[in-house]
Amino acid sequence: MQVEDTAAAARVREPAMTDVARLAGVSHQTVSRVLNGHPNVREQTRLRVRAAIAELGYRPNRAARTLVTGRSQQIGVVAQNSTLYGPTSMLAAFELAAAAQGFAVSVRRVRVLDRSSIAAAVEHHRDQRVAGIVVIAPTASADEALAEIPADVPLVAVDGDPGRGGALVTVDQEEGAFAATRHLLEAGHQTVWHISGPSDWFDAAGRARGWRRALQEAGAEIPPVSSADWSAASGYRAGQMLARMPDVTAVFAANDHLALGAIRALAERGRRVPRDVSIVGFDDVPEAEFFSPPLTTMRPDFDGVATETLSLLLARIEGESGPSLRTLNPTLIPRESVAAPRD
Amino acid sequence: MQVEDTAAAARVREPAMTDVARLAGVSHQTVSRVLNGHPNVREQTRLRVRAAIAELGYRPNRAARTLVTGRSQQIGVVAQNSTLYGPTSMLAAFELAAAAQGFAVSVRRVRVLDRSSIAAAVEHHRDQRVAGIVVIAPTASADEALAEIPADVPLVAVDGDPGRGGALVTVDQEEGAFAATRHLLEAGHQTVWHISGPSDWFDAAGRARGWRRALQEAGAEIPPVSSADWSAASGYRAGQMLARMPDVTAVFAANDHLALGAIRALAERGRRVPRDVSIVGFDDVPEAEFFSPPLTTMRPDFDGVATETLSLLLARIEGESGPSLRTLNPTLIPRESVAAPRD
DNA sequence: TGCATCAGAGTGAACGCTCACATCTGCCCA
DNA sequence: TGGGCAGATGTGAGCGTTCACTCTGATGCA
Repeated sequence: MQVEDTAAAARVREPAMTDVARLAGVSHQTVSRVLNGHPNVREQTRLRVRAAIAELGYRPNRAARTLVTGRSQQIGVVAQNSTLYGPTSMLAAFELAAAAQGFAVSVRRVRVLDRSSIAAAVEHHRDQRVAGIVVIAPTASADEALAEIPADVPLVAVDGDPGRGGALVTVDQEEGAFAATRHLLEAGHQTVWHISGPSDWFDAAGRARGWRRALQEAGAEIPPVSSADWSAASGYRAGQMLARMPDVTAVFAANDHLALGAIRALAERGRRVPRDVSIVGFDDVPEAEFFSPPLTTMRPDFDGVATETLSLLLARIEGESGPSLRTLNPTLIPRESVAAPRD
Repeated sequence: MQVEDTAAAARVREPAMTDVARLAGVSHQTVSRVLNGHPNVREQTRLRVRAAIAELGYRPNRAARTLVTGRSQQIGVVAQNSTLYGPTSMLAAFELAAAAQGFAVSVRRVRVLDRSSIAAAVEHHRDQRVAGIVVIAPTASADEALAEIPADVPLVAVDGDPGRGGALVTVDQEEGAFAATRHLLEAGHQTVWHISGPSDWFDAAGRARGWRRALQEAGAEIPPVSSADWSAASGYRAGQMLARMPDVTAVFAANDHLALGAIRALAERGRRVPRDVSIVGFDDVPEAEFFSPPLTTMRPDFDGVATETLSLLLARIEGESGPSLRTLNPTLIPRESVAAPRD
């Protein structure tokens, strides 16, 4: 009891740098030097300080550090409140990469990617004096918000408008879609239908562009696009339309979940994949391999996006500026959902 | 050019509270009072201060606030580096709920949920002087790490060991599994097989327990458990085994992706769902409705978990302590993957 | 021998806020 | 008329760092 009281009394204030200094018989500045790996400290002194730190269980106060330096070791991320596979994977990879570089990641989710929500989230991060900001900004409205942010804030956009200035990292949607469509054409299909993602997403727009270009280059007919959101449910609805048209033999879906919904709708009308209709998705969700049939799809390199984003952000924190675009090519993962057309 | 130079020079130092005070003709303390909604400020003064804040584009420095109060308005989250649907959904919901209460969320991902990784992540958050910590701790090893954290740190575990003391919010895995298994028994099946999640996860253990209890209460035979991780791939492997056993007519999979893999394996051996084998999953991933066939599953209330977690954490930040357990029941979502057995 | 140089260490002032307390009004009621 | 009281505001210290200096003694070299 007695002991506990003493301990409690001693813990009223957490040990600070001066406490460590006193115990080690040095000045607070020397403790600071040890902590920050400054070279001009004698080995013996360094050890004494470390021992004092350990003995007191001292932990540096980051708030004080942030106050005086004006920069925290935090990166702010703005993302949409969704469980979509792409953004989620990217976010997880980014958090891991940032932690490895000693940065904490503070995430701010927004319900909708409109101008004011994004702006508010960015403002919040700036209030926190984050070292840099990453915005996962796949829509035009999000991009608008970015345009208004002062250029002196280190900021990297992910999945934004490749045409915009500033720093951007993105999967090469167009190339991926081009490859997917080519893959279907090369299997012998006359043309390829497309189930698109929401039209205000750059990802969706890029994929539609790549699809169209592949058809044009092959001189194939360009069928009308089925527009959808990213969900399996909307893929299902698109699939119901496609299933009614006997001349549809190949479909490129803008993501795997759309493809799943479409496969389901086709199956319900007795059109089997790949015997009657071939289909290619995008994302390579871990389950795609176990769809019925296993889905041919494009695999983006989310780890690569995360790594590039971080390195670009760190460069901007160091003061680099100007436009800077990095794109990563997805890989085709061939499975069983593509076959030659019957005729 | 001249103008820009002046602007740049003025922006060398961001405006602080004293600048606002000077412009408004009040003391810095009055500005502080306005900012914190203190009642004893004349309306006229309040307006003058607000005007000055707007004019200068002043933003409060959170680091300074944290330094003096010793607490930041941040909540630290420790989570595993995965894109598993459950934890991801929960995390997204939590971030939104926390933002609504004015808390920022800092996420620290760990590669593996072992004792030292969790401990390091928690330490990191404590360095940042977070107001509270949430650990998504679905395994026994994570739980061990929690036991070592000083009790004065406001901390809530999610998906941890319901038997442990401390604050915990979790889906009632056992009840959910019980309901899923009952559902299959009531359809007329003699017994129900189980594809389990990884055995060191509490979620998996709880689901296995509920399954077993349902069989026991019904006096049904208890078949051996197929153990798996959470992936569709391992569900597929388990399904390959089950497909070889003609007396298997009903399966409860510990999550939807396991179910997907199992369905695939069964289909490859010509056993159709639900005609030959009925199957129930867990999680209700958005795609489950579009599996072939649409999957009957248990839907946990992730929003509810997030809300409960936040409210429990806020209470602990306010000083409450002692054990506190909140469980939420999942809901059965009947679809087409369950039918009566043929015989 | 004298002086520049440098490693190693210390000193004190910021950083921008909140807290505890002090001060100044004006008003009510004895 | 004056004492008390509450509302409105101001004052100064302190939170725990880092930064820009200063100081000290040893070393090198002309």
